[in-house]
Amino acid sequence: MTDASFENPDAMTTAAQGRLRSTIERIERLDEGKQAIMTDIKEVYAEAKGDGYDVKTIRKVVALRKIDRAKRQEAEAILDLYLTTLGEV
Amino acid sequence: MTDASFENPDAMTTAAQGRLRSTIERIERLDEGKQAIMTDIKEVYAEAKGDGYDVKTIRKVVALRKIDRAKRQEAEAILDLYLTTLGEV
Amino acid sequence: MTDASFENPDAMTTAAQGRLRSTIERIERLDEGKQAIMTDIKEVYAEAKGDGYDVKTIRKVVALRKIDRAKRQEAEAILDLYLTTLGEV
Amino acid sequence: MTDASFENPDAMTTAAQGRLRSTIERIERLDEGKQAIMTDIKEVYAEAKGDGYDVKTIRKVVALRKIDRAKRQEAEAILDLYLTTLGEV
DNA sequence: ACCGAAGTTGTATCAC
DNA sequence: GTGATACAACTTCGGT
Repeated sequence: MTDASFENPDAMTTAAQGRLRSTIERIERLDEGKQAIMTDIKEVYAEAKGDGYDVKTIRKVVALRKIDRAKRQEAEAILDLYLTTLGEV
Repeated sequence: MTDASFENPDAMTTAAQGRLRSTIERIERLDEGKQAIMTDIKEVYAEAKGDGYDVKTIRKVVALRKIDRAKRQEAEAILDLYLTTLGEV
Repeated sequence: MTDASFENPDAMTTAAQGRLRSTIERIERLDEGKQAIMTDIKEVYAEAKGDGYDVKTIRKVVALRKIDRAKRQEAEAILDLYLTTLGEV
Repeated sequence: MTDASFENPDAMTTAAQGRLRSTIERIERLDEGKQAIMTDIKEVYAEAKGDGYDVKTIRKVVALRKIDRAKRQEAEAILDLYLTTLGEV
């Protein structure tokens, strides 16, 4: 049976169990890396605060710049759509 | 003036501006890394789904294991505290 | 007892029960309105599709314009922050 | 050409452009209304919280009642179908 | 320590 | 039915 979702744990082959375990561990390892980065970011903010910068403002600036990037990506996506549509004519 | 948060941006010294800019860029670089990992995690889930595993369940398992880890760390921290208090370390 | 969260339903005063019921009904009425609007939006898209417009593209355009509005709001929020900060000097 | 989706935007007739614009604006107006209602709902929850009710529980209640309504509608629809099929309506 | 806001994650909806 | 998108719920974080 290749469709693991229909297996109950008892019936799961050793191979399927192993794949499941390795999948979960991969996720956990990735998450660990994510947590580490989040800690780093926090530290940068804490440091900035220590230097007298206003954290709230820096967060706003970062958010604004992120919106800019998002907008640029959206704009590109629309352009792609247009080009695709025109290519279909 | 050492407290940068009270400075008018126009009046900010070139040095302070440079530090602010570099702080923001450090945050953005870190965030990029974070986003990349988040993408990776999504891909692992997508792959697991493709293999027929039930994604919702895997998410639950990962969350539960995370709580367990937190509990274990908490317990260890308390143990350390006790040992330290008792001068046993 | 004014703190309703500590009451169990049996112990809840008639008044508290009444307020809870009216709160839930207010939410449900509001939600009804929301569902109606969502239906309307869907219909507009369906109509546009019937007129030969590419729905996906329209969705993208709407999303892009929404980002613009969000950006403007963020920019205003930052400006407010600056003004507040400067006002504190 | 009646199929507006295949037109190059530059080549789109003024009429088609106008219809597109008005469609987008209708969607945006509707969405504004939706956002307003969503804000209202949030406020009701905030108020309930202020009154000491457990928000999470209220959300559950609302969700359950919504499912019930959906079920009732479903049941009614099936009943209608049967009646229609049997020529009883 | 709590509160409000922000960000993240999980679920449901929708178009294809 | 599947993938993308949007919505809702929950967690986190800075401020009070």
